[in-house]
Amino acid sequence: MPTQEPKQQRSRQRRLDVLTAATRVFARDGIAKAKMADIAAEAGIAVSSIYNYFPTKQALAYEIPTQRLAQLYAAFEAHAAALPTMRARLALFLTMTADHARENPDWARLLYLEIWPSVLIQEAGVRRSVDDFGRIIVAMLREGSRRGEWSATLDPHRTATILMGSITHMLITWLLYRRPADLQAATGPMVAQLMGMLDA
Amino acid sequence: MPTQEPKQQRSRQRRLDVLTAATRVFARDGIAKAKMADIAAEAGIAVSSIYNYFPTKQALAYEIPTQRLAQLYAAFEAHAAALPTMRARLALFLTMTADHARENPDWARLLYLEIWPSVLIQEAGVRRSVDDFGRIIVAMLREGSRRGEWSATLDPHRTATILMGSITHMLITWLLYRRPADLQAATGPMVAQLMGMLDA
DNA sequence: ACCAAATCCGAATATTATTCGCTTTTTACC
DNA sequence: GGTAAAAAGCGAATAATATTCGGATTTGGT
Repeated sequence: MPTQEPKQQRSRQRRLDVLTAATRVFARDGIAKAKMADIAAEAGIAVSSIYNYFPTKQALAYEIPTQRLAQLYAAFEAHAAALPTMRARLALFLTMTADHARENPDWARLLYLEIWPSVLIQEAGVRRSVDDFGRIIVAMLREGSRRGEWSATLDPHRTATILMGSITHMLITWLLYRRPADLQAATGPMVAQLMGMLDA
Repeated sequence: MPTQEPKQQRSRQRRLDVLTAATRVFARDGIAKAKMADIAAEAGIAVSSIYNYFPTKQALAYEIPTQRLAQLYAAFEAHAAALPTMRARLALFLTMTADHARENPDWARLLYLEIWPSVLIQEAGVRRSVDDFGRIIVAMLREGSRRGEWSATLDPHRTATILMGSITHMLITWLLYRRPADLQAATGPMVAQLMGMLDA
């Protein structure tokens, strides 16, 4: 049960304060080194008060990616409906993913550098929303095959691995080393090259 | 200075014992949750003795990937020399990378799930050997362009991102979920599809 | 204005990485 | 083969920090 119903008005805001503060601190120091004291100071509350909202440091860390990922998926669905081809939708999804990371770098550091590829992702909530990423791509690849936009022999899982791996690897190197320097400019050609692969 | 010269005969073996034990424990519990006490027990020595060989838990964790990665690179160089085309060498490198992970799953969990994509990779030693991975691929892509094995307009960094990202993402899902169930069987088609991309 | 529940906090508690002081083993040299 | 210096070993402190606890304060509904 990731999100209990908030009991009081104040609680809702405090919970968000803690999440915002935690995102900054985790992104800066990494989950392991981050101190609850720093998060509490940044949120302007006592350390022990954090435990009114989150049972452990890890649970706090793991709740951060989920919400914004859901936002990304929802925003994508809204835009995708207008696009006629699966190819265009797929390209949009990859582009929006990169843009979303660029616009929320703290959140992205936490998701792509700490949580996504982690032994501890087994934790139910995060894993589900991360797995959705793969499911969305596989579904689009299948539908594109059905419609004849690309070869029906294309393996959807393997292709999804390539698409997801390429985008996340690009994001990881950008987050760690700022290469490419202009992520927005690099995303277009990257997506184009990946889409080109579908024609083989 | 990652590796001091070993002072005594006994020391050399103990150091390896600790590394072996640590690899198992880190792979099982993750670096953050792993206890030095467990590592010491598994290595059959006292906790405080570990500190004769490694200054901190993190330093211990970071020394594990480096050595085997160097082995992989060396083995690749030895085999690659016999191959005439860059295309064949590139395919070999990707295949050997996957095989290496399959044969050393504990080591691979540590490298691909904990260290590679991590805020903490800034630590000099690991980062260098991980960066070598990219350098090797980029160099092969450039040489292949020069020889006319594929288009000279192919961007080597972008293409390297796709190749590395795809392979590591395949390995990550295999390590976490055992998908694909038969990694060895899946590697061939994956490499083939990636190589096909070079012809576009 | 008042009550019950929710929220808040400072002070314990618990867990672990790391350090310290001392003992035992190894190595180098005669 | 005996011995002293160096290296390696250990158990018991120390220190840092996540988490729990008990009681004070605030909130929302009436």
